[in-house]
Amino acid sequence: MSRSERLLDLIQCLRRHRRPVSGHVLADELGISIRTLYRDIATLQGQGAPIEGEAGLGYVLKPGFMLPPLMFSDEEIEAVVLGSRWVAKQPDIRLSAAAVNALAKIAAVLPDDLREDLDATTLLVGPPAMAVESIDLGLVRQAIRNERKLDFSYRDAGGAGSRRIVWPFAIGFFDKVRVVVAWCETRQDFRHFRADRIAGLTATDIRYPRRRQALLKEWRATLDQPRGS
Amino acid sequence: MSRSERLLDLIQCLRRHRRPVSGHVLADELGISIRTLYRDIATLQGQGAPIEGEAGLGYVLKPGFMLPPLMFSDEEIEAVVLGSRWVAKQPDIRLSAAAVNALAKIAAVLPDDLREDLDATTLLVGPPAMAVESIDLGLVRQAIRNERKLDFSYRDAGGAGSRRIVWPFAIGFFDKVRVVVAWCETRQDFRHFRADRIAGLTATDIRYPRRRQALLKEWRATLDQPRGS
DNA sequence: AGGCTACTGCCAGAATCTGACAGTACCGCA
DNA sequence: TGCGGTACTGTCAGATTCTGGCAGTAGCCT
Repeated sequence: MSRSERLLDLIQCLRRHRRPVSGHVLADELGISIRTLYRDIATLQGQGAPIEGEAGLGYVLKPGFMLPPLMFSDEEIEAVVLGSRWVAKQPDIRLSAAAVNALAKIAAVLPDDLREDLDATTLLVGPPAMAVESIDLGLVRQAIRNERKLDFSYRDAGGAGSRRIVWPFAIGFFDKVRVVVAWCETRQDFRHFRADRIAGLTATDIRYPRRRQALLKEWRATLDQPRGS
Repeated sequence: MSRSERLLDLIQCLRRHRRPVSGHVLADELGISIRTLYRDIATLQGQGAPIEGEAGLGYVLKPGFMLPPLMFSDEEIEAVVLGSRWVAKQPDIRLSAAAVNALAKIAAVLPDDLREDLDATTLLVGPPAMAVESIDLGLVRQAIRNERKLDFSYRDAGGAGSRRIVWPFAIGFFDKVRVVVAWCETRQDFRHFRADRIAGLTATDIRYPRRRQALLKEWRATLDQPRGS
């Protein structure tokens, strides 16, 4: 196995162990000496991989996605850039910032002539939806990623308010409004919550007892016609 | 210089020369022997780079974007995936397909556990805009990329039709409609053309005499308020 | 036919990588 | 305070890989 292959393997090993893992174990799994492992770790860190080592504990890979070298065609990069620009216009501040950062990272690793092409990709997105949401959708996305319950008060179409505890598993982005899709503990059913009608949002630490993929699949089955992605 | 760095340099060299270039020239630029160059070319091809060599001509890099290894955070990958899904719902068939392909390429190089996360990224996009455009926006995007004139007939807001020859340099994506932004040769001014009012589109081979970046910059300066990305 | 080029196999020297050992520093725990 | 586990660095000889030169085959173009 060549060295570059082994470096990718090392990343996968680190990802498998979510807890800190000692260098000795990693070296064993890869079939290399501890000394070589230290060198490989240093190489990966030099390439920007977020690996952290602490004496007495071991190594952890901070969450993130490592993309190996990748080829995109002209149209594919146009599509990715246009999509990221659309996301950058969304009212969700954190997500918007992430889209800008992703574009910057792509631009940063491109050679100069291609960076110019990317900046000049002349597919533009219209003005933002101008929705006024008092809540931070970033909290909702985090709860979805970690499969945690949410607690908030909701004002329905008729204006009546109610307290809800829900298991969120998706967010729908529509032209004018964003909708949180969740299993509602209060109503014991799938419910859609318009983000602009949610108030007093609290992200709890309580994990809900289902996988979000399973909830998503079940919810899709209840729809008359397919939607979403 | 390490071998992996040199491989990236080789790609950049190939990109600089748009015309076929002989292996001897490339080896000179990189300061390596012709024999090593052949080995490097073989390595890159093995990693999927679209390099074509023809005896008697030289090497050419088929158009495409090469991204070196890249790290994205959770939120950044969510942003890219959401953006690509939005593009995938656009009526522009070729662009939509490119977005799907880009997602597939990203998924293909991800380890299994992360691919699952990506598929399960539960940020959904609403139903497509359902615009009915008789023309192929792919032709317009190609004309923009290559800075070629377009020839079509346009029906304005009042219903009056006219034949136009324009220099297209941008497309605006709005909620309900797409707009081609161009310098209109017929009117000698910047004009916006709603895609659904364009008919009889012909992509010409005639290059227009300005850079599209310059046109874009000039057009932006004529706007009262900033827009686009 | 002749020139140019891509491509392969081979081999010896150069460069790099690897494993082992020794040593330092930090953390948590008793 | 001492002790074990761990991260990290320096050094060095042997293993591995890389590199350049050479010879040879084959395809494209004029």
